Amino acid sequence: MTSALIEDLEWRGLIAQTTDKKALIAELDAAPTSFYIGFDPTAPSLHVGNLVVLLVMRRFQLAGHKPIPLVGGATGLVGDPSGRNEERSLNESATVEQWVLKIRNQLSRFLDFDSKSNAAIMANNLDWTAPVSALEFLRDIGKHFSVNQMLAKDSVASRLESGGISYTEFSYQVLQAFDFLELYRRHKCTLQLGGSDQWGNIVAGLDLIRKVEGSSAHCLTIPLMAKSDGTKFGKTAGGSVWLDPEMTSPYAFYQFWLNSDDADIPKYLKVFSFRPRVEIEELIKSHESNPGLREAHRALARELTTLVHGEDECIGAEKAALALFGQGDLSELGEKTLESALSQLPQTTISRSEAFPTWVDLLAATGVVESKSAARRIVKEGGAYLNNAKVPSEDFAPTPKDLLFGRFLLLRKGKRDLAAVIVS
RNA sequence: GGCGGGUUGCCCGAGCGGCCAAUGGGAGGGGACUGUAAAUCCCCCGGCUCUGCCUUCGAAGGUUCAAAUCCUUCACCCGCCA
Repeated sequence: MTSALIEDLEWRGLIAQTTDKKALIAELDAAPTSFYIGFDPTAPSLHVGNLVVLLVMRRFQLAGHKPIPLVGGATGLVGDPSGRNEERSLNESATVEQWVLKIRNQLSRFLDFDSKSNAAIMANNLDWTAPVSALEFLRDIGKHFSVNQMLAKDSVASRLESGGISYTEFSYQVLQAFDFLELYRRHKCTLQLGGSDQWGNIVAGLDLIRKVEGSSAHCLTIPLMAKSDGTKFGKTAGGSVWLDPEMTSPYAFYQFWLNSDDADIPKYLKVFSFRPRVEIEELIKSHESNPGLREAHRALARELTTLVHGEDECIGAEKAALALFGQGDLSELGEKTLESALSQLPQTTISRSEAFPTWVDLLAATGVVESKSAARRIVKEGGAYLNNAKVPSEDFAPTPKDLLFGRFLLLRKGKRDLAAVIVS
């Protein structure tokens, strides 16, 4: 017997490693399985990197299993050494607490919490970690851990090589193991998923469950997303691509996917899209025969923007892209169309009654560049545009004649960075 | 606790009294080519009220006409010894 789910995940390239695969498949096929993934609050929002794992969680739920998203209110206070060659700096506990709320909120939209058969359960490891005293923890949990094994974990071993590791972060794996044990006890959670860098931490939990409860549980890790050119996935010039619309606008989110490297498109479709296999293969085929059309890019951007920000926001982002990057003259766009397109962009407001600032000052005000020097550089290099016309000099300032519909200006930096000026 | 080595711009890493806002590489940005792609080539890459001024070379003091470069103290890291 094989699990269709596992087969699908394998085809999508979403399985890095599992513990006893046969047993795992048997369990998944036999009955709905409770499984968990931990998300540590290291920022006020999840980002597209987290999306990989989160969507696998969703796939498991769609296949009938019971997800337990865990927000690491406790582990977030300690810091996971995995994949880092330096000690993390600790965040204020009040800050972490706020982040927990935000992330919990974000997670909700990707999972079904109302299903009758396999509703998701939100967990926070602070709930069971906070009440335990240090002594209890050392006696009841710590006793089951061999320092020798702990030292051998990649996350620790590599840190011993590089910058060293604090006792705090060294303990991280014990906390995570404790989480798994606790979820096993509370919810019969027998499977933990995570990024492939989590293997060591997850296995620590498996060992603990075996020692304390005498039962076996499973682990499945997901490959860390890598781009074909070797750079980090999920970063743009402006930093991480966040799921929070306040931090990364739906338009920018849409653009992120639309601007994916051609070479990454097949992989992205498999990893992120919920389309059935045949459709994805279809898209990949058409992408490969005519990449310039960017049909697959658009499909991917649309699907994910809709999933993360909702249909309305997606349509807005899509329309804005179409309007602003279309061939036509800006003034040929209707006023309403232009207005809603501009509303998607970073913007700044100026007053009609005063002399207009220079293009450089305007761009800086929108936050598209970090400084006026940067804006000046853009002009000098010939990458500055006002309403799609090249800006001639650093001291150039728009005049009322440049206004579109009497109240808008469109700034562009380079090929694809747009910003809006609204005159009031 | 002792001795030695280190701490440089987003990252790595040269510089070791003036010619240093600081070599080089990477990341990033602009242009050309294309497709709001990649590769390639060219250019840029601390800030500002920009022929000049201000801030930066772990922190604080000091020597000097002049310090990232010398001295003192402090902090952190890395080795070796105890």
